[in-house]
Amino acid sequence: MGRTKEFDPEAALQEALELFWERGYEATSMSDLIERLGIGRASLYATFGGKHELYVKALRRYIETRRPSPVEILSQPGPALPAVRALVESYVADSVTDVLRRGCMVVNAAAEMMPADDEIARFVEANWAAIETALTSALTRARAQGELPADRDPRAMARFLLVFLQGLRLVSKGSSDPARLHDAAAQALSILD
Amino acid sequence: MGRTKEFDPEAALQEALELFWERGYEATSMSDLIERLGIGRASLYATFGGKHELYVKALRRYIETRRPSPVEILSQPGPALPAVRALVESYVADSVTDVLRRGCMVVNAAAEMMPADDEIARFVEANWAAIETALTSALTRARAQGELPADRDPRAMARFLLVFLQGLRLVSKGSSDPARLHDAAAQALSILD
DNA sequence: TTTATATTTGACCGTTCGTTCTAATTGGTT
DNA sequence: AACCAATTAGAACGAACGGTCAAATATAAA
Repeated sequence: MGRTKEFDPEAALQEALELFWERGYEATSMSDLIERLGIGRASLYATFGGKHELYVKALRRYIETRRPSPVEILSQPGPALPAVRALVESYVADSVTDVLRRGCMVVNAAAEMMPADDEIARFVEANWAAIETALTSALTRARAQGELPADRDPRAMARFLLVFLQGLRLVSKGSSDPARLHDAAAQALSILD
Repeated sequence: MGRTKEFDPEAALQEALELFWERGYEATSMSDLIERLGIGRASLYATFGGKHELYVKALRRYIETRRPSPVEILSQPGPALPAVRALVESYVADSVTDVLRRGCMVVNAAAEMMPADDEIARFVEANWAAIETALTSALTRARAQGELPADRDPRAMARFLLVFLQGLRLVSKGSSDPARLHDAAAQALSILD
């Protein structure tokens, strides 16, 4: 009962996500958002709550709409190492095709808002933990399948790869030669040999 | 001729650096800075210029006062690989002792302000390029001295280490177990074997 | 001691911030 | 057709923003 919304909240949230992604949290004003989403001020507040709430929803959408997700890539059946390689290569591909150089929204959120913002901090850490866990189980599986020598430490390798991948997305905000990222990734993957 | 300053500009700039480091650019207001530095508004503007100019000066100070600098660590005479290891370990040490979890100010600046802010972007890229170059020459020296097999690619390895080190400083903003960083670093260093 | 110049203080500038409110509008339900 | 409730547009809110200014103050040079 009552008047129906004139806009699609999902599409509006996507627009908010793009703007936050590009500019970060503090540098994006509610007026910027209203202009970009093309809706009224009151509609924005009624639908998404305040600025911080909107940012959290945007960040959640960023992670949830990523397809395939890192976890999906890593849980492909069959040999595990190719999946790990595919994950690293997908990060490189994301980085070199990112012509606006927005980087990774999670990385941006982490650098800007951690540790002061508890909610964002929990969110980022949960995301990183999920990736580390998925990497650990993929590498454990690889070792069990004989793709990796028995003396390797899957958890340590997963931690290494997590750190490296976040570094990739950060450094890719610079205007550097794509070869820099390719070289770096090739070296990182050499620990799988 | 004229009245003398009542405060030490270097000490004041250090205070500004600490606040920007902790909170980032946008989230730090001039009023915050005035309160922290304990000087008057007009004194701040007269001495350092506007907010952006002050931030650039603070970031420059951050890099220049770091002792020993990455380049210094890497240009130690004698065997080169231990210097590379020492560099990585110094990043780990900085990360695990960073109880306020401010991370690296260059990383924070990169994530928050690149690529929109040209001046900061140039600054960050110059810093990263300097580290990559120093790593490349250290690894080249290592190869020439027989510390590294002849078929290794020093530049690619340097690029890898640069990315990894920036990732370390980013991930260290999370509240994760120090073991995560130690594990990651140990794996990264294993490419030197 | 006078003079010229830099610094300090604190009020003040216009703008923008995130948020709220009022009133008009709309559409599903009764 | 009447009503109710959600949505809308846009004015308005107080606070905070980055930055400037005039007057008072202090110092080194003349």
